[in-house]
Amino acid sequence: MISAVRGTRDILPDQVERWQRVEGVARRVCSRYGYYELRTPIIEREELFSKGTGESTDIVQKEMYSFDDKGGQRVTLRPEATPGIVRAFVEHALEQSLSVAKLFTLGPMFRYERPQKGRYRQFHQLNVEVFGVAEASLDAEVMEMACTLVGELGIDETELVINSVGCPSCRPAFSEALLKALGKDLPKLCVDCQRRAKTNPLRIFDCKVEADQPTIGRLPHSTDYLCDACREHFEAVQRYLRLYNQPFQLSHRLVRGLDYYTRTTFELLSSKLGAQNALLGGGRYDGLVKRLGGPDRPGIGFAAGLERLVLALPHSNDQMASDVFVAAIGPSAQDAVFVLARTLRVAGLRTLVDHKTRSAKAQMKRANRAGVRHVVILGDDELAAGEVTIKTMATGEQCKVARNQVVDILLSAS
RNA sequence: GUGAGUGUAGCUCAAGGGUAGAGCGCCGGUCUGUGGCACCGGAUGUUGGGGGUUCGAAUCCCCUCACUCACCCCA
Repeated sequence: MISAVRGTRDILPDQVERWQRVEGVARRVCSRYGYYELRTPIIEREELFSKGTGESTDIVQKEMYSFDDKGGQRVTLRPEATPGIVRAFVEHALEQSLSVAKLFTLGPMFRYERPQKGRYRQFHQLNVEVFGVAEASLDAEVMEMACTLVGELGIDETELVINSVGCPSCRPAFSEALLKALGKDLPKLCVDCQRRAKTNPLRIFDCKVEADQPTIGRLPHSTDYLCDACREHFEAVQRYLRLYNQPFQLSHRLVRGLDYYTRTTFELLSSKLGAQNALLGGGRYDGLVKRLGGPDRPGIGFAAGLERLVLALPHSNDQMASDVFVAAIGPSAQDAVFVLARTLRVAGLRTLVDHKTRSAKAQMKRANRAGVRHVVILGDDELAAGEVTIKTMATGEQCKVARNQVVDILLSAS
C-alpha cells in the first residue's frame, strides 16, 4: 500500500463540510471588511523567502521544501504566503489599480517539521494583508476582524494577545538592554537561549524552560524601550481596540519568529488546541515591501491556520445527505428509474440510484443509510399506471402521484 | 533534529509462546414490492515491514517505517 507522505493528510468527505464552512465564513468576513481575494503560486523562487521571511528564521534555515527544477532554477514550496503576496503586489503595481490594497488568500503552505497536533507539513492558511496604511486604527481593525471571523465560526475560549516589538530605530537599543540585563545570568539559561542571545535576543521571551523563567521575568520589556513614534502608535492601537470593545491582553513576551515584524504583533490563542495553541498570528511589517523591491509602503497582516480553526470548530451533527433515492422494483423499471433520476437532478435535487439490481428491501436499506428524505419507488404497478410511489422516510408514509408531478412535489417537500 | 507512547479486520479494541477473536460497520436472509427494531448467516487480516531466538512468535529480542503527543518552532 502506498500511504500519504508524512505530515500530509487526506481531508475525507465527512470532514469537508467543516472545511467549506471555515472557508466560506473567511471569504464572507474578508469581503465585508473590503478585502479582495488574490491567488498566488504555490512555488516561488527560493530567494523570495530568504529575503522576505528572513535568513535568520527557522523557516528559512531548516524548514523549506526547496529544489532545483528541470531548468536549474532554485524554487521553494511556499512556507508562508506573505512574501508571495508582497511580490504580486509589487510585480503588478497593485497600488495603482486598487483603491485600497486589502488582499486575502487561502491555500496550502509547506514546512518540513515534525508533525504533531495542529501542525502538519502541508497545512492551509488564510492570509490577510493590507498595504499602504500606517495608521494605528487599521491595526485595531485587522485584529477586530480576525476576532470577528473566529467568533462567527462559533469558536470560543479564545484570547487576543498583543505586543509591540518596536521599529529598526528603537529595537537595537532594546536588544542591547536585554543582553545587558542578562549579564552574568546568561550562561545559566538553557542552550536555546544562549543561541537566541546571539541571533535574536527578543526570542528569549519565547523560552518555556521552567528554570529560566525567574531570570526572564526580571528582563526589561520591549514596550519600555519604544521610540516616541512607536509608543504613540502602540497606545493608539490599544485605544482603538477599546473603542471596538475588543478585549485583549498585553504580553511583552509575544515576540514572533519572522524577521519582518515591526511595531504591533498579535496572536489569537485557543485553549482547545494543545501545544500549538495559536489560531492565528500576525503583525505589522512596515519595511517588507521595500525590502522586496517595491515602494516604501507600510504593511500589516495575519495568517490563520485552517487546520486549527477546523480543530477548534464546535462539533455539529451535519452529515452527508442526499434528497432522494429512486428505487427500481423489478428489471422492467430500471430504465425508467435512470431517466427519472436524471429529471430530478436537472431540477436540482440530490438524487441517488442503485446501478446494481437489488431487491426492494436492499434498496430501501441503502436509501435509509444514505439519509435521504424521500424514496421514489418505480415498479410494474407504477409503470402501468403512469405513477410513482413517494415514501417519506421520517414518517414511513407513502402515496402515489402522477409521474409528471414528482418534481414539483419533491421540490416543495425538501 | 530530540524524547516518550502506540501499531492486530473498514473502525474501536481483545488475545502476553501452542488453531488470530469480539463489538460496531459492511453484504445477505427471515420479509420473492418497502428502511430503522429483532433474530440468523456471510465476507474481510501477509497481526506495519524486515531479520533473529524457538519444535512453534501477534506474543520475546534487534533493526526499520508509520502514527500520536511533547520539545523545538509556529498557523
